Amino acid sequence: MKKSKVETAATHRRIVEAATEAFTSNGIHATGVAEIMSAAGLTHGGFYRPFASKEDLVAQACAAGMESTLATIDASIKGGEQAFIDHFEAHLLAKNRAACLGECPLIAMGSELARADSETRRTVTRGYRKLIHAMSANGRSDEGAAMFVFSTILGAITVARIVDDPALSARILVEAQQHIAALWSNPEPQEASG
Amino acid sequence: MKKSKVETAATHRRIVEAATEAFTSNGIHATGVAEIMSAAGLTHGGFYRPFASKEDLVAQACAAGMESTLATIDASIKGGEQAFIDHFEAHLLAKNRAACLGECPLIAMGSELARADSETRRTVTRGYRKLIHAMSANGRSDEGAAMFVFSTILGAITVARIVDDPALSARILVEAQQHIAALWSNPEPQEASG
DNA sequence: TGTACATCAGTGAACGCGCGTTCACTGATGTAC
DNA sequence: TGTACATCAGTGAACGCGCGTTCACTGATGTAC
Repeated sequence: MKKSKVETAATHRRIVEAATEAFTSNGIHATGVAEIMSAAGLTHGGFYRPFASKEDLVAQACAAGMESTLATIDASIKGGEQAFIDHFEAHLLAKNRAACLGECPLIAMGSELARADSETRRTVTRGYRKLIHAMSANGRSDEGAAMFVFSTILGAITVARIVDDPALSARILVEAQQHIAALWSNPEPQEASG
Repeated sequence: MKKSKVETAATHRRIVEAATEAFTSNGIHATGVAEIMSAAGLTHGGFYRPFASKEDLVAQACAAGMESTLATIDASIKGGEQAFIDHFEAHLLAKNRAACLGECPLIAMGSELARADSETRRTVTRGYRKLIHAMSANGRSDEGAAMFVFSTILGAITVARIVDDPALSARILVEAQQHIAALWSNPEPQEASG
Protein backbone atom coordinates (compact mmCIF):
# COMPACT_ATOMS: atom_id res chain seq x y z
CA MET A 1 0.00 0.00 0.00
CA LYS A 2 2.95 2.34 -0.45
CA LYS A 3 1.86 5.60 -2.07
CA SER A 4 3.63 7.89 -4.55
CA LYS A 5 5.52 10.93 -3.27
CA VAL A 6 2.88 13.24 -4.71
CA GLU A 7 0.15 11.28 -2.97
CA THR A 8 2.10 11.23 0.30
CA ALA A 9 2.54 15.00 0.23
CA ALA A 10 -1.16 15.44 -0.54
CA THR A 11 -2.07 13.18 2.37
CA HIS A 12 0.13 15.20 4.71
CA ARG A 13 -1.54 18.40 3.55
CA ARG A 14 -4.98 16.86 3.92
CA ILE A 15 -4.31 15.84 7.55
CA VAL A 16 -2.99 19.30 8.45
CA GLU A 17 -6.01 20.94 6.82
CA ALA A 18 -8.41 18.67 8.67
CA ALA A 19 -6.54 19.37 11.91
CA THR A 20 -6.62 23.14 11.39
CA GLU A 21 -10.36 23.06 10.88
CA ALA A 22 -11.04 20.71 13.80
CA PHE A 23 -8.78 22.50 16.30
CA THR A 24 -10.18 25.85 15.24
CA SER A 25 -13.78 24.69 15.54
CA ASN A 26 -13.64 22.52 18.65
CA GLY A 27 -10.41 23.35 20.42
CA ILE A 28 -7.17 21.40 20.82
CA HIS A 29 -7.92 19.21 23.84
CA ALA A 30 -11.41 18.35 22.63
CA THR A 31 -10.15 17.08 19.27
CA GLY A 32 -8.66 13.58 19.05
CA VAL A 33 -6.05 12.30 16.61
CA ALA A 34 -8.45 9.57 15.39
CA GLU A 35 -11.12 12.18 14.68
CA ILE A 36 -8.74 14.21 12.53
CA MET A 37 -7.46 11.16 10.62
CA SER A 38 -11.03 10.08 9.98
CA ALA A 39 -11.90 13.57 8.71
CA ALA A 40 -8.93 13.25 6.34
CA GLY A 41 -10.25 9.88 5.11
CA LEU A 42 -7.59 7.75 6.81
CA THR A 43 -7.31 5.32 9.71
CA HIS A 44 -5.66 6.61 12.85
CA GLY A 45 -2.93 3.96 12.84
CA GLY A 46 -1.07 5.80 10.09
CA PHE A 47 -0.79 9.02 12.03
CA TYR A 48 2.70 8.48 13.43
CA ARG A 49 4.49 8.02 10.12
CA PRO A 50 4.22 11.69 9.04
CA PHE A 51 3.88 13.19 12.55
CA ALA A 52 5.95 12.75 15.69
CA SER A 53 3.09 13.42 18.09
CA LYS A 54 -0.22 15.22 18.48
CA GLU A 55 1.72 18.30 19.63
CA ASP A 56 3.68 18.20 16.38
CA LEU A 57 0.41 18.26 14.44
CA VAL A 58 -0.91 21.09 16.62
CA ALA A 59 2.14 23.18 15.72
CA GLN A 60 1.77 22.46 11.99
CA ALA A 61 -1.99 23.08 12.04
CA CYS A 62 -1.50 26.42 13.79
CA ALA A 63 1.22 27.41 11.33
CA ALA A 64 -1.15 26.62 8.45
CA GLY A 65 -3.96 28.53 10.13
CA MET A 66 -1.78 31.60 10.64
CA GLU A 67 -0.63 31.48 7.01
CA SER A 68 -4.21 31.30 5.85
CA THR A 69 -5.21 34.24 8.05
CA LEU A 70 -2.25 36.25 6.79
CA ALA A 71 -3.19 35.52 3.18
CA THR A 72 -6.73 36.76 3.80
CA ILE A 73 -5.48 39.99 5.38
CA ASP A 74 -2.87 40.51 2.65
CA ALA A 75 -5.53 40.12 -0.02
CA SER A 76 -7.77 42.66 1.68
CA ILE A 77 -4.86 45.10 1.98
CA LYS A 78 -4.06 44.79 -1.72
CA GLY A 79 -7.75 45.49 -2.32
CA GLY A 80 -7.27 49.01 -0.98
CA GLU A 81 -8.05 50.87 2.22
CA GLN A 82 -11.76 50.19 2.23
CA ALA A 83 -11.20 46.47 1.71
CA PHE A 84 -8.79 46.45 4.65
CA ILE A 85 -11.32 48.06 6.97
CA ASP A 86 -14.03 45.83 5.50
CA HIS A 87 -11.95 42.83 6.41
CA PHE A 88 -11.95 43.76 10.08
CA GLU A 89 -15.59 44.71 10.04
CA ALA A 90 -16.42 41.39 8.45
CA HIS A 91 -14.28 39.58 11.00
CA LEU A 92 -15.88 41.45 13.86
CA LEU A 93 -19.42 41.03 12.65
CA ALA A 94 -19.30 37.44 11.44
CA LYS A 95 -19.76 36.12 14.94
CA ASN A 96 -20.90 32.63 14.10
CA ARG A 97 -17.91 31.52 12.14
CA ALA A 98 -17.12 28.52 14.31
CA ALA A 99 -17.32 26.13 11.36
CA CYS A 100 -15.63 28.54 8.95
CA LEU A 101 -12.25 27.68 7.41
CA GLY A 102 -9.50 30.26 7.56
CA GLU A 103 -10.29 31.39 11.08
CA CYS A 104 -7.32 32.80 12.97
CA PRO A 105 -5.82 30.26 15.43
CA LEU A 106 -4.97 32.99 17.92
CA ILE A 107 -8.63 34.00 18.09
CA ALA A 108 -10.13 30.51 17.93
CA MET A 109 -7.81 28.83 20.46
CA GLY A 110 -6.52 31.76 22.50
CA SER A 111 -6.51 30.40 26.04
CA GLU A 112 -5.42 26.94 24.89
CA LEU A 113 -2.51 28.34 22.87
CA ALA A 114 -1.31 30.22 25.96
CA ARG A 115 -0.69 26.76 27.49
CA ALA A 116 0.61 25.06 24.33
CA ASP A 117 4.11 23.62 23.98
CA SER A 118 7.04 25.81 23.00
CA GLU A 119 7.19 24.79 19.32
CA THR A 120 3.54 25.72 18.79
CA ARG A 121 3.98 29.05 20.54
CA ARG A 122 7.14 29.74 18.55
CA THR A 123 5.31 29.08 15.29
CA VAL A 124 2.30 31.14 16.29
CA THR A 125 4.50 34.02 17.45
CA ARG A 126 6.15 34.11 14.03
CA GLY A 127 2.70 34.24 12.42
CA TYR A 128 1.59 37.00 14.76
CA ARG A 129 4.63 39.12 13.86
CA LYS A 130 3.83 38.74 10.16
CA LEU A 131 0.21 39.67 10.82
CA ILE A 132 1.18 42.84 12.68
CA HIS A 133 3.66 43.72 9.96
CA ALA A 134 1.02 43.30 7.26
CA MET A 135 -1.49 45.37 9.19
CA SER A 136 0.95 48.26 9.57
CA ALA A 137 2.94 47.95 6.33
CA ASN A 138 0.53 50.07 4.33
CA GLY A 139 1.35 53.14 6.42
CA ARG A 140 -2.12 53.47 7.86
CA SER A 141 -0.83 52.82 11.35
CA ASP A 142 2.31 51.89 13.23
CA GLU A 143 2.98 48.43 14.65
CA GLY A 144 1.83 49.47 18.10
CA ALA A 145 -1.56 50.51 16.79
CA ALA A 146 -1.82 47.23 14.88
CA MET A 147 -1.09 45.27 18.06
CA PHE A 148 -3.75 47.21 19.91
CA VAL A 149 -6.29 46.67 17.12
CA PHE A 150 -5.55 42.95 16.98
CA SER A 151 -5.89 42.57 20.77
CA THR A 152 -9.24 44.35 20.67
CA ILE A 153 -10.52 42.17 17.83
CA LEU A 154 -9.42 38.96 19.56
CA GLY A 155 -10.94 40.07 22.85
CA ALA A 156 -14.22 41.23 21.38
CA ILE A 157 -14.76 38.08 19.32
CA THR A 158 -13.85 35.87 22.28
CA VAL A 159 -16.23 37.61 24.69
CA ALA A 160 -18.95 37.76 22.03
CA ARG A 161 -18.68 34.01 21.57
CA ILE A 162 -18.80 33.28 25.31
CA VAL A 163 -21.80 35.44 26.11
CA ASP A 164 -25.15 33.67 25.59
CA ASP A 165 -27.23 36.69 24.61
CA PRO A 166 -27.00 37.47 20.86
CA ALA A 167 -27.91 41.13 21.40
CA LEU A 168 -25.11 41.54 23.93
CA SER A 169 -22.66 39.75 21.59
CA ALA A 170 -23.58 42.13 18.78
CA ARG A 171 -23.13 45.11 21.08
CA ILE A 172 -19.66 43.96 22.15
CA LEU A 173 -18.58 43.58 18.51
CA VAL A 174 -20.02 46.95 17.49
CA GLU A 175 -18.26 48.75 20.35
CA ALA A 176 -14.93 47.24 19.31
CA GLN A 177 -15.59 48.08 15.68
CA GLN A 178 -16.41 51.73 16.46
CA HIS A 179 -13.39 52.31 18.66
CA ILE A 180 -11.13 50.74 16.04
CA ALA A 181 -12.73 52.85 13.31
CA ALA A 182 -12.04 55.93 15.44
CA LEU A 183 -8.39 54.95 15.59
CA TRP A 184 -8.15 54.44 11.81
CA SER A 185 -9.52 57.94 11.16
CA ASN A 186 -7.30 59.45 13.88
CA PRO A 187 -4.25 57.16 14.00
CA GLU A 188 -2.39 58.71 16.96
CA PRO A 189 -4.61 58.87 20.04
CA GLN A 190 -1.61 59.24 22.36
CA GLU A 191 2.04 59.82 21.51
CA ALA A 192 3.49 59.21 24.99
CA SER A 193 5.82 56.27 25.42
CA GLY A 194 5.41 53.73 28.28
CA MET B 1 -18.11 9.37 58.31
CA LYS B 2 -21.07 11.72 57.96
CA LYS B 3 -20.00 15.34 58.52
CA SER B 4 -21.84 18.24 60.14
CA LYS B 5 -23.72 20.72 57.96
CA VAL B 6 -21.10 23.37 58.62
CA GLU B 7 -18.33 21.02 57.59
CA THR B 8 -20.25 19.92 54.49
CA ALA B 9 -20.71 23.52 53.37
CA ALA B 10 -17.02 24.21 53.98
CA THR B 11 -16.07 21.15 51.93
CA HIS B 12 -18.27 22.31 49.06
CA ARG B 13 -16.63 25.73 49.18
CA ARG B 14 -13.18 24.18 49.31
CA ILE B 15 -13.82 22.08 46.20
CA VAL B 16 -15.14 25.06 44.25
CA GLU B 17 -12.14 27.14 45.29
CA ALA B 18 -9.70 24.42 44.24
CA ALA B 19 -11.57 24.06 40.94
CA THR B 20 -11.52 27.79 40.26
CA GLU B 21 -7.79 27.91 40.77
CA ALA B 22 -7.07 24.76 38.75
CA PHE B 23 -9.33 25.65 35.80
CA THR B 24 -7.95 29.19 35.76
CA SER B 25 -4.34 28.00 35.83
CA ASN B 26 -4.46 24.96 33.58
CA GLY B 27 -7.69 25.18 31.63
CA ILE B 28 -10.92 23.19 31.85
CA HIS B 29 -10.14 20.16 29.66
CA ALA B 30 -6.65 19.75 31.10
CA THR B 31 -7.92 19.59 34.69
CA GLY B 32 -9.39 16.33 35.99
CA VAL B 33 -12.00 15.85 38.72
CA ALA B 34 -9.60 13.68 40.73
CA GLU B 35 -6.94 16.39 40.60
CA ILE B 36 -9.34 18.98 42.00
CA MET B 37 -10.61 16.68 44.76
CA SER B 38 -7.03 15.89 45.71
CA ALA B 39 -6.19 19.60 45.85
CA ALA B 40 -9.18 20.02 48.17
CA GLY B 41 -7.83 17.22 50.39
CA LEU B 42 -10.48 14.64 49.43
CA THR B 43 -10.74 11.41 47.46
CA HIS B 44 -12.35 11.65 44.05
CA GLY B 45 -15.08 9.12 44.90
CA GLY B 46 -16.98 11.70 46.91
CA PHE B 47 -17.27 14.15 44.06
CA TYR B 48 -20.74 13.19 42.91
CA ARG B 49 -22.55 13.78 46.18
CA PRO B 50 -22.30 17.60 46.06
CA PHE B 51 -21.96 17.92 42.25
CA ALA B 52 -24.01 16.49 39.40
CA SER B 53 -21.13 16.40 36.92
CA LYS B 54 -17.84 18.03 36.00
CA GLU B 55 -19.80 20.57 33.95
CA ASP B 56 -21.77 21.46 37.07
CA LEU B 57 -18.51 22.17 38.89
CA VAL B 58 -17.20 24.19 35.93
CA ALA B 59 -20.26 26.43 36.13
CA GLN B 60 -19.90 26.92 39.89
CA ALA B 61 -16.14 27.52 39.66
CA CYS B 62 -16.64 30.14 36.94
CA ALA B 63 -19.38 31.83 38.97
CA ALA B 64 -17.00 32.00 41.95
CA GLY B 65 -14.20 33.31 39.75
CA MET B 66 -16.39 36.04 38.31
CA GLU B 67 -17.57 37.09 41.78
CA SER B 68 -13.98 37.28 42.94
CA THR B 69 -12.99 39.39 39.93
CA LEU B 70 -15.97 41.68 40.48
CA ALA B 71 -15.04 42.13 44.14
CA THR B 72 -11.49 43.13 43.17
CA ILE B 73 -12.76 45.68 40.66
CA ASP B 74 -15.38 47.02 43.08
CA ALA B 75 -12.73 47.50 45.74
CA SER B 76 -10.49 49.39 43.33
CA ILE B 77 -13.41 51.60 42.27
CA LYS B 78 -14.23 52.48 45.90
CA GLY B 79 -10.54 53.36 46.25
CA GLY B 80 -11.07 56.26 43.86
CA GLU B 81 -10.28 57.01 40.23
CA GLN B 82 -6.56 56.38 40.45
CA ALA B 83 -7.10 53.01 42.11
CA PHE B 84 -9.50 52.06 39.31
CA ILE B 85 -6.94 52.86 36.63
CA ASP B 86 -4.25 51.25 38.75
CA HIS B 87 -6.30 48.08 38.83
CA PHE B 88 -6.28 47.81 35.05
CA GLU B 89 -2.65 48.75 34.79
CA ALA B 90 -1.81 46.09 37.34
CA HIS B 91 -3.92 43.58 35.47
CA LEU B 92 -2.29 44.45 32.19
CA LEU B 93 1.23 44.45 33.47
CA ALA B 94 1.13 41.42 35.76
CA LYS B 95 1.57 39.08 32.87
CA ASN B 96 2.72 36.02 34.76
CA ARG B 97 -0.30 35.60 36.93
CA ALA B 98 -1.10 32.06 35.82
CA ALA B 99 -0.86 30.71 39.36
CA CYS B 100 -2.56 33.74 40.91
CA LEU B 101 -5.93 33.39 42.61
CA GLY B 102 -8.69 35.79 41.65
CA GLU B 103 -7.87 35.77 37.95
CA CYS B 104 -10.86 36.48 35.71
CA PRO B 105 -12.32 33.27 34.18
CA LEU B 106 -13.18 35.08 30.96
CA ILE B 107 -9.54 35.99 30.47
CA ALA B 108 -8.02 32.74 31.71
CA MET B 109 -10.34 30.33 29.87
CA GLY B 110 -11.63 32.48 26.99
CA SER B 111 -11.63 30.08 24.07
CA GLU B 112 -12.71 27.14 26.24
CA LEU B 113 -15.62 29.08 27.73
CA ALA B 114 -16.82 29.90 24.21
CA ARG B 115 -17.42 26.13 23.85
CA ALA B 116 -18.72 25.49 27.37
CA ASP B 117 -22.22 24.22 28.16
CA SER B 118 -25.18 26.61 28.40
CA GLU B 119 -25.32 26.79 32.21
CA THR B 120 -21.67 27.87 32.42
CA ARG B 121 -22.12 30.46 29.70
CA ARG B 122 -25.29 31.75 31.38
CA THR B 123 -23.45 32.15 34.68
CA VAL B 124 -20.45 33.80 33.08
CA THR B 125 -22.67 36.17 31.07
CA ARG B 126 -24.32 37.32 34.30
CA GLY B 127 -20.88 37.97 35.78
CA TYR B 128 -19.76 39.86 32.69
CA ARG B 129 -22.82 42.14 32.88
CA LYS B 130 -22.03 42.94 36.52
CA LEU B 131 -18.40 43.63 35.59
CA ILE B 132 -19.39 46.05 32.82
CA HIS B 133 -21.89 47.73 35.13
CA ALA B 134 -19.25 48.18 37.83
CA MET B 135 -16.74 49.54 35.33
CA SER B 136 -19.19 52.17 34.06
CA ALA B 137 -21.19 52.87 37.24
CA ASN B 138 -18.80 55.52 38.46
CA GLY B 139 -19.65 57.79 35.55
CA ARG B 140 -16.16 57.66 34.05
CA SER B 141 -17.44 55.95 30.95
CA ASP B 142 -20.58 54.44 29.46
CA GLU B 143 -21.22 50.72 29.20
CA GLY B 144 -20.08 50.63 25.59
CA ALA B 145 -16.69 52.04 26.51
CA ALA B 146 -16.42 49.55 29.36
CA MET B 147 -17.13 46.66 26.95
CA PHE B 148 -14.48 47.94 24.59
CA VAL B 149 -11.94 48.31 27.40
CA PHE B 150 -12.66 44.83 28.71
CA SER B 151 -12.32 43.28 25.24
CA THR B 152 -8.98 45.01 24.76
CA ILE B 153 -7.68 43.83 28.15
CA LEU B 154 -8.76 40.24 27.51
CA GLY B 155 -7.25 40.26 24.03
CA ALA B 156 -3.97 41.85 25.06
CA ILE B 157 -3.43 39.50 28.01
CA THR B 158 -4.32 36.47 25.90
CA VAL B 159 -1.95 37.38 23.06
CA ALA B 160 0.77 38.37 25.54
CA ARG B 161 0.50 34.94 27.14
CA ILE B 162 0.64 33.08 23.83
CA VAL B 163 3.63 34.90 22.40
CA ASP B 164 6.98 33.41 23.46
CA ASP B 165 9.05 36.60 23.42
CA PRO B 166 8.83 38.52 26.74
CA ALA B 167 9.70 41.82 25.07
CA LEU B 168 6.90 41.40 22.55
CA SER B 169 4.47 40.43 25.32
CA ALA B 170 5.36 43.58 27.24
CA ARG B 171 4.90 45.68 24.12
CA ILE B 172 1.44 44.23 23.47
CA LEU B 173 0.36 45.01 27.04
CA VAL B 174 1.78 48.54 26.96
CA GLU B 175 0.01 49.33 23.68
CA ALA B 176 -3.31 48.21 25.15
CA GLN B 177 -2.67 50.16 28.32
CA GLN B 178 -1.84 53.38 26.44
CA HIS B 179 -4.87 53.23 24.18
CA ILE B 180 -7.13 52.55 27.16
CA ALA B 181 -5.53 55.41 29.09
CA ALA B 182 -6.22 57.68 26.11
CA LEU B 183 -9.87 56.66 26.27
CA TRP B 184 -10.12 57.37 30.01
CA SER B 185 -8.81 60.90 29.55
CA ASN B 186 -10.99 61.48 26.47
CA PRO B 187 -14.03 59.25 27.05
CA GLU B 188 -15.93 59.79 23.75
CA PRO B 189 -13.73 58.98 20.74
CA GLN B 190 -16.73 58.54 18.44
CA GLU B 191 -20.40 59.28 19.10
CA ALA B 192 -21.87 57.58 16.03
CA SER B 193 -24.23 54.66 16.64
CA GLY B 194 -23.87 51.34 14.83
C1' DT C 1 -31.36 15.49 79.07
C1' DG C 2 -30.54 10.59 77.42
C1' DT C 3 -30.99 6.81 74.31
C1' DA C 4 -31.91 4.40 69.65
C1' DC C 5 -31.65 4.80 65.11
C1' DA C 6 -32.06 6.69 60.34
C1' DT C 7 -29.41 9.74 57.48
C1' DC C 8 -25.83 10.80 54.53
C1' DA C 9 -20.73 13.00 53.71
C1' DG C 10 -16.94 10.99 52.31
C1' DT C 11 -14.00 6.49 51.22
C1' DG C 12 -11.91 3.26 48.17
C1' DA C 13 -12.38 0.15 44.59
C1' DA C 14 -14.15 -0.52 40.31
C1' DC C 15 -16.59 0.55 35.69
C1' DG C 16 -16.44 1.41 30.56
C1' DC C 17 -14.49 4.43 27.41
C1' DG C 18 -11.63 7.06 24.44
C1' DC C 19 -7.29 8.92 24.48
C1' DG C 20 -2.31 9.04 22.43
C1' DT C 21 0.73 5.77 20.90
C1' DT C 22 2.86 1.28 19.05
C1' DC C 23 3.50 -2.43 15.89
C1' DA C 24 3.32 -6.38 12.66
C1' DC C 25 1.81 -6.43 8.34
C1' DT C 26 0.49 -5.36 3.18
C1' DG C 27 1.35 -4.34 -1.35
C1' DA C 28 2.13 -0.48 -4.71
C1' DT C 29 6.08 2.48 -5.62
C1' DG C 30 10.38 3.49 -7.23
C1' DT C 31 15.12 2.06 -7.78
C1' DA C 32 19.09 -0.98 -9.31
C1' DC C 33 20.61 -3.57 -12.84
C1' DT D 1 12.77 -0.79 -21.84
C1' DG D 2 12.10 -4.88 -18.69
C1' DT D 3 12.69 -7.45 -14.50
C1' DA D 4 13.71 -8.21 -9.32
C1' DC D 5 13.48 -6.39 -5.12
C1' DA D 6 13.93 -3.09 -1.20
C1' DT D 7 11.29 0.70 0.58
C1' DC D 8 7.74 2.61 3.11
C1' DA D 9 2.64 4.91 3.22
C1' DG D 10 -1.12 3.43 5.20
C1' DT D 11 -4.03 -0.52 7.69
C1' DG D 12 -6.09 -2.64 11.60
C1' DA D 13 -5.57 -4.47 15.97
C1' DA D 14 -3.76 -3.77 20.25
C1' DC D 15 -1.35 -1.26 24.29
C1' DG D 16 -1.50 1.16 28.87
C1' DC D 17 -3.46 5.02 30.93
C1' DG D 18 -6.35 8.45 32.92
C1' DC D 19 -10.70 10.20 32.29
C1' DG D 20 -15.70 10.93 34.21
C1' DT D 21 -18.72 8.28 36.68
C1' DT D 22 -20.82 4.58 39.86
C1' DC D 23 -21.44 2.04 44.00
C1' DA D 24 -21.27 -0.69 48.31
C1' DC D 25 -19.79 0.62 52.44
C1' DT D 26 -18.55 3.28 57.01
C1' DG D 27 -19.49 5.65 60.99
C1' DA D 28 -20.32 10.38 62.95
C1' DT D 29 -24.32 13.44 62.84
C1' DG D 30 -28.65 14.86 63.99
C1' DT D 31 -33.38 13.60 64.87
C1' DA D 32 -37.37 11.14 67.21
C1' DC D 33 -38.97 9.81 71.34
